[in-house]
Amino acid sequence: MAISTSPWQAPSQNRLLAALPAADFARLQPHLELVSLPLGWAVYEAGGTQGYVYFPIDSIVSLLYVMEDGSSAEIAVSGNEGLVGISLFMGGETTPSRAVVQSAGHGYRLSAAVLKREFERGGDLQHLLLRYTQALITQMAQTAVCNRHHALEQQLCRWLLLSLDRLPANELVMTQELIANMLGVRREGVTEAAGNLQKARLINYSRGHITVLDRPKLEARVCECYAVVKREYDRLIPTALRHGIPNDQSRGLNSTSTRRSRRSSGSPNVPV
Amino acid sequence: MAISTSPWQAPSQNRLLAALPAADFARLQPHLELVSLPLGWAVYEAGGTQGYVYFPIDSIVSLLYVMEDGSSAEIAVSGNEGLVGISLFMGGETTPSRAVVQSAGHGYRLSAAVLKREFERGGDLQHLLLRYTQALITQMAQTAVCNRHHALEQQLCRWLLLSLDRLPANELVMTQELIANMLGVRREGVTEAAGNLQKARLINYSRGHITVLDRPKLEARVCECYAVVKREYDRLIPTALRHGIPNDQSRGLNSTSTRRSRRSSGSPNVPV
DNA sequence: GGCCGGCTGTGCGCTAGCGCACACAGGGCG
DNA sequence: CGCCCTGTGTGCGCTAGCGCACAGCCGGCC
Repeated sequence: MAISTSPWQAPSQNRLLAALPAADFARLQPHLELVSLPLGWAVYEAGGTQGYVYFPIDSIVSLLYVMEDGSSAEIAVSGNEGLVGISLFMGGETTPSRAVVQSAGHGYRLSAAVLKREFERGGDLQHLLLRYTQALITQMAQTAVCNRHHALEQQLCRWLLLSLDRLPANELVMTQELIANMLGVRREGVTEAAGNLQKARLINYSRGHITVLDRPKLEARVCECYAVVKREYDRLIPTALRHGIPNDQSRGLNSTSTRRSRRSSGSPNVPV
Repeated sequence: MAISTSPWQAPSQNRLLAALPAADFARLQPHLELVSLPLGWAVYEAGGTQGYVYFPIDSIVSLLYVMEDGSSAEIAVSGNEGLVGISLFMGGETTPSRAVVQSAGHGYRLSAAVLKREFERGGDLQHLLLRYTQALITQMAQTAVCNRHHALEQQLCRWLLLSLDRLPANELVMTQELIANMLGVRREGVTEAAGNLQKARLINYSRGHITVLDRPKLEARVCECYAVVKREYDRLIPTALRHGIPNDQSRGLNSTSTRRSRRSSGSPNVPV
């Protein structure tokens, strides 16, 4: 299970895994499987049962609800700061929402059985997962608030920043159509808002590739929701590594700008 | 209706407490204090630390986020099906949102220390609280979706139904102004939507008292969000009583409909 | 190189909900 | 009994975002 060769595929590149004490991590490690998460793949379907949880590394997974009439809205987003599949340890086994890969990449998967077993031990792993869940709750709550009160452009900024925070690069591969689905708005609305941001030289995009040019200005234009969420994640999830796995290949996770991730196209959900 | 003299001040009138196995409940019982929850009282402030969790009996508590500009939006609502203060066992200790009593009544409070101690034992109590939390998450997610896509009138229906589900009566004491705050909309908008519902003889209200006349029709008019949330609560939280504690202390403070929750004097947050 | 299909830009008219202003009404209290 | 304060009804112009229709336009593929 090649934890080596390519840098951003060490489990420590996931903040949750990285934050585990060495002993807990050691118990998990044999069960972690590196898988590729292709764009658009449904990690979970609404109401479906789930055999694995996923710890994204360089990918983003959106939790979204699809309504009866087909329209949709993103509820929250997960990336290398967390995991996908909280209902497995929360006890509900399933949820009414889907989880879809929004930005292709890789992640580690762990079987539900192992996760539950480890969760039931209590202790650090359990606490960590619950704290992550609380951060996720804050994100959902803020999404609700933002949906209610903020203008589309601000929401787009929030969405861009939340996504970028979860990626090693400052580029996003994502059509306006898809963004519109996530935000639950019209595609044309996204075109317009993104057009404004581009005119102001905050971003640059073309045919499905969005690059952030001026992050500080983007942060200046976003609504308060982004800061509230970010603060809560930073408060609740350790950023420093705790377990002793050599933090190999030093690539500062937060080496903000320049990095450019190229994602291979592996088959979904299959160990690489 | 009167479930006899005064049942709903027995701890078993809270679905979570009622669902606990006898042994778990027995450990909790000595620490449960009946308190009165007056209208408008802030159970928790955003960012504040919390000494207790609350298990509502015949009251409703709203979780809401207040924005920098003073406008607000409800994130979720808790009543006799749950508890207020999940961040205490989730590990974050606090949240960016407030909890405000939306409908006066009573509840049981439990010190944070005892709750955490019991939670750390794992087992049924932990599982129950986590399942409740997942149901709450669903509610938040659906609130986000509903805020995005549904018309005010439908949201009002959802809000009414969710509130009623948590009260023993079919009457709500609540001004349109307050409802508007919860939904994060204009007061006039609520006036109009409520006016329509009244014309259609689904509800009746006057000066802060809303009575539901035709619940089935209300359910026919609500958006899908209500059903999604309700189904999830029913799935995740037992409705049947499990522990055998008799309904102690008959203090008939309250009888179904007519009662006008005289939230007296009794200072908030003080054992009755 | 030329076609074709997926992405992006733009321009309508339309509607829900906003912000504001003000009129009314009921009921508690002096 | 009448005042006043809180809650409710209504009317207006305004704007953001919707739904639809269609015009470019880039890039891959034959």
